[in-house]
Amino acid sequence: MSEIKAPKRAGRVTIRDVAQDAGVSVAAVSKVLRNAYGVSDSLREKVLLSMGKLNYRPLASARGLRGRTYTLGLLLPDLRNPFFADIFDGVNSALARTQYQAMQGISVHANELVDAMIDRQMDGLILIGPNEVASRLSDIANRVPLVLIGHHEPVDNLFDTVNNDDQLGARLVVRHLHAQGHRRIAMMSLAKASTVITQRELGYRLEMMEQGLGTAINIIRCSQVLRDVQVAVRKLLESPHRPDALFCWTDLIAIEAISVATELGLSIPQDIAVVGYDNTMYCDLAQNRLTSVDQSGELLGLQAARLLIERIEGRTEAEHFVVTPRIVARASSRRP
Amino acid sequence: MSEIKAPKRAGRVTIRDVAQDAGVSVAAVSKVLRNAYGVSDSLREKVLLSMGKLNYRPLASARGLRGRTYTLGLLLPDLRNPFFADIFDGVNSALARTQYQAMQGISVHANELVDAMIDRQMDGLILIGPNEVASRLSDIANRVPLVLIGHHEPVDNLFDTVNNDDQLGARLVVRHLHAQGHRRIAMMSLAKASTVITQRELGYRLEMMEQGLGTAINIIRCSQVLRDVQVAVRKLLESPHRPDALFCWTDLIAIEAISVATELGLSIPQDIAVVGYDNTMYCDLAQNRLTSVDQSGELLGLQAARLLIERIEGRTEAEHFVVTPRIVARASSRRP
DNA sequence: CTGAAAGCGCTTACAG
DNA sequence: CTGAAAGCGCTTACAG
Repeated sequence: MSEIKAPKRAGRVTIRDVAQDAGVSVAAVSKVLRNAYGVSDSLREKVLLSMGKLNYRPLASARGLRGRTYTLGLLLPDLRNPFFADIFDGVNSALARTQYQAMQGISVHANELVDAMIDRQMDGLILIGPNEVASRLSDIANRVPLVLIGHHEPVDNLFDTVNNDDQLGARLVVRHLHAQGHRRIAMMSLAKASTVITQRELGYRLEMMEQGLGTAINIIRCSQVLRDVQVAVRKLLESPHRPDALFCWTDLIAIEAISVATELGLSIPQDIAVVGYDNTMYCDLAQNRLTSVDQSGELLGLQAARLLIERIEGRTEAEHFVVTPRIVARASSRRP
Repeated sequence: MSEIKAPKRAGRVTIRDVAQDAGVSVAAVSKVLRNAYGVSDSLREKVLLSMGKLNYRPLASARGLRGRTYTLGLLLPDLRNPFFADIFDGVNSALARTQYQAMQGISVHANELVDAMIDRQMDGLILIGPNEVASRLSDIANRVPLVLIGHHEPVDNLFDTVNNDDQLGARLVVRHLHAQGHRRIAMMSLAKASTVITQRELGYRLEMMEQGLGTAINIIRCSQVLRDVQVAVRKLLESPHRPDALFCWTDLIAIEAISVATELGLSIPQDIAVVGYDNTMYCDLAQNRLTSVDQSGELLGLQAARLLIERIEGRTEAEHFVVTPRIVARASSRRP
């Protein structure tokens, strides 16, 4: 009676079935599948016909055992940051008409996840903001083709990188705030160091100096945990010499800063201007109207996927793609 | 010179290496790996020792060719809805000390993604809000163990479901708004029908009737596209007989509704109360203070993963897990 | 309890 | 251009 749980892959059409139906060898079918050289048009046509007729789909794990799985792994540091959805979209566009499929790994521990993805024969990996695995990057790159989004330290030709110019992005923020009349510009940064954070802090510092605001430099480093952010922002906004503008390293933090400021009865931007980074969908909402730096997440994802496929298909010299960021001004920072 | 791109899996430790090191057969190692019966303690110990020494990791695709890949597939309808991050967390907790790993598929087309996951030998699938594949659910379940989150129509024993009681959730919202003195309660629903939406609309209708508000029933159906939502909400709020409360089927829509209302110069909740669903992290922010229905996304994810593993390991009768939702009241709906 | 052999569905040299 | 055979790293009956 329990015919429900079919035996594994019961009736799955294999390359053998296709070969038989088309009256050719298994090897011929494999060649057509891979668009390999040395197949006549007539053979190819026969095979494609049979594939369509039988609704054949290659089994990725079987392919992977000798060749590729046509699967790319994507690793995010944080699922709750809406910026990463933009990157996904870009990866998807790049893969749309290819045989490749991206899979996002889900885990608390990035290191374990990288291993799990290698165990699962991913043809290549895209790591986004690879803080936790930073010390292992060379090891990983030696095991699997690798592209990093949000990492500014290339190592020989081991991997490609895709970035926006984080130093410039931070400079743009300071310039913008300065132009709006703000002087005591503080920065909410991330406690966990990374090359991206380093660049943003550097851009902030350098531009503050160049604008003659060197003495106002004030960087608060904080985790991403909601409560930590609230405590840190509250402490800053209640301090005797409160800043008149706050540059947050990512929109999510900026939105929380708006929340804390609102609770303290401060008005934005009169009492405190707020600027974020990433220009996510939440910036446009009327309750935020958040000025932010657009780093084109979709473009970053698109390029990363393209570079990764190139690497999988044989490129060995590294490429480093950089997007120029631009500031998108909204009410949260405009002079009243 | 190009020693960089190592030959595929160069030097990967295989089950054969472990067998040789331990002085046992390949089959014995396999048995230890799978915790299969019929292995003496001493043999197991030897094998485990060698595995550790050689840092052996089984290759999922090779395992999958005969048995399981120990990989579960997760499909989301929408990456931008923060509710799904809660579900992820739950899935992860459930998998923490198992051999299983979850992978989230990324694609615009759910149907293609399901096939891609089956091609990649996922041991089972968790589909969340499976609107686009609703008509294929039986087909899919016949090919792979299946658990659905957010689907209210079981089919025989084909798959398990994990839900909150959506009808009750909607009733709680109406009751709450009624208790706060609101009468003209409208509902922002989703244009694309689903069993979840049907239940929420039903709960809204039934409770409106029971509260004597039958004549005020007003359901606006709308896509999830930002612009469509804005247009629909604006039209509603500018209509002559404006509602005094708005029940939105998910927080994301509610937050956009707050944005539109704010732009129109309306104050919340004096002019219009707003209530969402899912109780996501954005509800707590001071600029939203959004009342919402908590359906315990993390618990849903946890249960779904557990049920899926049970099914993979042989259970054939369906199980249907239901969480009781609760309302979390905040300023967006409280009587001033 | 333990192991030799076949086989999962592909790809990869290698002959013809 | 085409195909027979070996093999990827495991698991699965099947003997012993």
